[in-house]
Amino acid sequence: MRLYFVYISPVVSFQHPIQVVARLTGLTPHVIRVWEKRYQAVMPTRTGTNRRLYSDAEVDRLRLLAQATAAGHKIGIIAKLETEDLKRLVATVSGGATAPSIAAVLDTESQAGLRGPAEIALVSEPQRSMRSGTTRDWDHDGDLLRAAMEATATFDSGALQRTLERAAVQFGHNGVLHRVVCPLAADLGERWQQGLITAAHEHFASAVIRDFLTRLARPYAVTPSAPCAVVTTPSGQLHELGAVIVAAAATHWGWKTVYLGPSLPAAEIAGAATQNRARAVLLSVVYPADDASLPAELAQLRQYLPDDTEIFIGGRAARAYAPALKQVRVHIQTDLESLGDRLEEMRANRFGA
Amino acid sequence: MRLYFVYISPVVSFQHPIQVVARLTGLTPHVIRVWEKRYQAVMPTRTGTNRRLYSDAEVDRLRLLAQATAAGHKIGIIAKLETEDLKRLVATVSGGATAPSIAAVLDTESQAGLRGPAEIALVSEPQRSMRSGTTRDWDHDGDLLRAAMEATATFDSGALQRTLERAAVQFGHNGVLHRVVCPLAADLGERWQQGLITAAHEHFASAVIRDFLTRLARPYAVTPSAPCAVVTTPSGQLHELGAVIVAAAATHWGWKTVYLGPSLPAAEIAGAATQNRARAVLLSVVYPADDASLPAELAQLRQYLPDDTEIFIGGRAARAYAPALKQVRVHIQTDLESLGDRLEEMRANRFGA
DNA sequence: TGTCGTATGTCAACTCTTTGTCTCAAACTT
DNA sequence: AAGTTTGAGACAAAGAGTTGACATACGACA
Repeated sequence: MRLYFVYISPVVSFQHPIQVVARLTGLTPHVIRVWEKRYQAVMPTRTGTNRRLYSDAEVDRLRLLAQATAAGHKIGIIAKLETEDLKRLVATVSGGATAPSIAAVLDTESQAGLRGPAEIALVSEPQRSMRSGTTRDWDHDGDLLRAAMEATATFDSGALQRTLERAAVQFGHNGVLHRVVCPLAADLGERWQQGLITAAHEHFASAVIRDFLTRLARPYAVTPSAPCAVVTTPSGQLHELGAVIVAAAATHWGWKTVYLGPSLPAAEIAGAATQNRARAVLLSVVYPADDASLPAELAQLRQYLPDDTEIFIGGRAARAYAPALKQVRVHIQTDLESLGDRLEEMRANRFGA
Repeated sequence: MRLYFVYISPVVSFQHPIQVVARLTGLTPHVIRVWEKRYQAVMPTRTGTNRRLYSDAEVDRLRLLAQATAAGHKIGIIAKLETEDLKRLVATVSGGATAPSIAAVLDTESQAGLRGPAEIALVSEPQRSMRSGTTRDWDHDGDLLRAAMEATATFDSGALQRTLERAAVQFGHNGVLHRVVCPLAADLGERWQQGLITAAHEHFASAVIRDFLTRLARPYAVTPSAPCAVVTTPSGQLHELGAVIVAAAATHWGWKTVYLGPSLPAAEIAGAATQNRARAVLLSVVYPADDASLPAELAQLRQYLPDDTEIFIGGRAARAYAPALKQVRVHIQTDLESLGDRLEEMRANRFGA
């Protein structure tokens, strides 16, 4: 009998030199080497001339270690852990490492103090200050934001992308959403309204961020049983950045998301939702905040959709429509975290309205 | 006495001299030669007088190598890799910078994984070069288009992405634009107008294709001296797919492109173009075809821009505005290839108007 | 509170590889 | 005639390796 080994290893795995690993993990080559020397955190193979070569698994492991140390864990302790344990550790911690920061909101002004920074932390927070040097150049979120703004001002898409990617390795998928993308989006909107940047800048940044987010959310494998969410903006709402953020977040939360781009009429949204048997429709409204036809549009959407499909609406302008939406069952969620909580509830129980 | 074999040898696709390849890849002729000499990265054919001639495939390969080295990989190692492997390598290191598990990236079933994960490093490559040109499952563009349409109809973004990726592997970057993306976009527009698909489908597909294209075009090394093009759609033109295609193509042609998303007023476009010292502004107009304010908008744009900045306009509705644009120096280019030719002229001579 | 040991990131020095660049002369192209 | 292309060899800058020292933050203990 014959065994076909060929097809058993499905994907060619690459070996990465230390430079690549550094970029992929956000660690410096120095640190990677010293972790190996002191703690045997990884044991890369070597080329004939003694250069290190890391497998994908080792890159993953280093990334996990980087995230765990960023959350305050001691490298000397966790370096001994199995990779699986590391994953669990990061999974439990990541809530603490990322969530406690800024209650990231789509609308700027009201983002003040929904919760104190340390409240949710599972790990003691103070280390954050010392962690500064751990991951390269960027000490605070502020630096990253400034760099992103700078790149936007000069239309430097490459720089903006690199900044976002750096933020992603530093803060993780969830963290980058809350701590960088959301504030950045809010900041953009604000500066635009203040006339500090032009619409071109805002469009430009939107396109780059959108691209970054879709790429960020992509690699997640969706479980077949994952609930489905349709993400879009209602007719007349041309700004899609908020919707893209929500789509990325929803994907991160384990939903199968169908992203439809901006400005769709109710009937269209309903059609797509029905066809996908979506459990939730997520809408972002940013501007304008006084579209008289929007409430009717939403009422119509509510009517078209099956009863067990929930509608969530968020974004800077969402609250403006709150009074008009009292009647129809449309949930307003202006901050990302509480939207996450609601969605989490939904997949747990059937979200008893 | 010398015979010029150039045009005698059976030319499958166009062959490029080294200078052109340099521009297309961002590498210097020196580097291209030395990569060939030291690592046999590519083996260009020669003219009767020993000049190198590169095929499109080799240009693609060099571009991939350039991207991978830019990401930190060692040319000495990756030069041995199969082109297909290079593609995936580039996808993992530049696209999935934060992918939790790199192994999950592309599970193309057509990959005969001849080597286990550990083997690859030092062992000389098993020869699989013969697989290069063969087409597997998809014999005709039509099949791919059908698959793409199918995926669109069912809102299956994963399937649509995979279809596009496959097309990219099969036809190369340039080919996928001409043979798949453009027809697909046209088809979408047509079916939408005929009511065969809804706007939601069209939006959905646009978002996925857009994402695919930005990813496709993104990591190209741009020569510092590359001319700059600003890509967008004029006010009121909400469909950005055409613009995205043009942006991807322009990047492919070696331009530094600044993509601004859809629907920008003339002043904004002019501002961005000026700030970037753009040599060209590329606009896509699809719908509506009877916007009375558009000609004035374009005239204004022409007025704002420096004289040596050319404006090109394309897209399904472009011709509808042709009469109105007689006066202003705005060039109408409805097909991608001739736009490419024009841009090529521009960078060659200063495009004597 | 102050001091010391420990943990951990950073730096310097030196060597060896790798890789991009340069030069030059001859051949080719326009 | 002026500019490119080619091939070979030389060169230099950058990168990666190792080792050992150093600095800083934290915790423990007086």
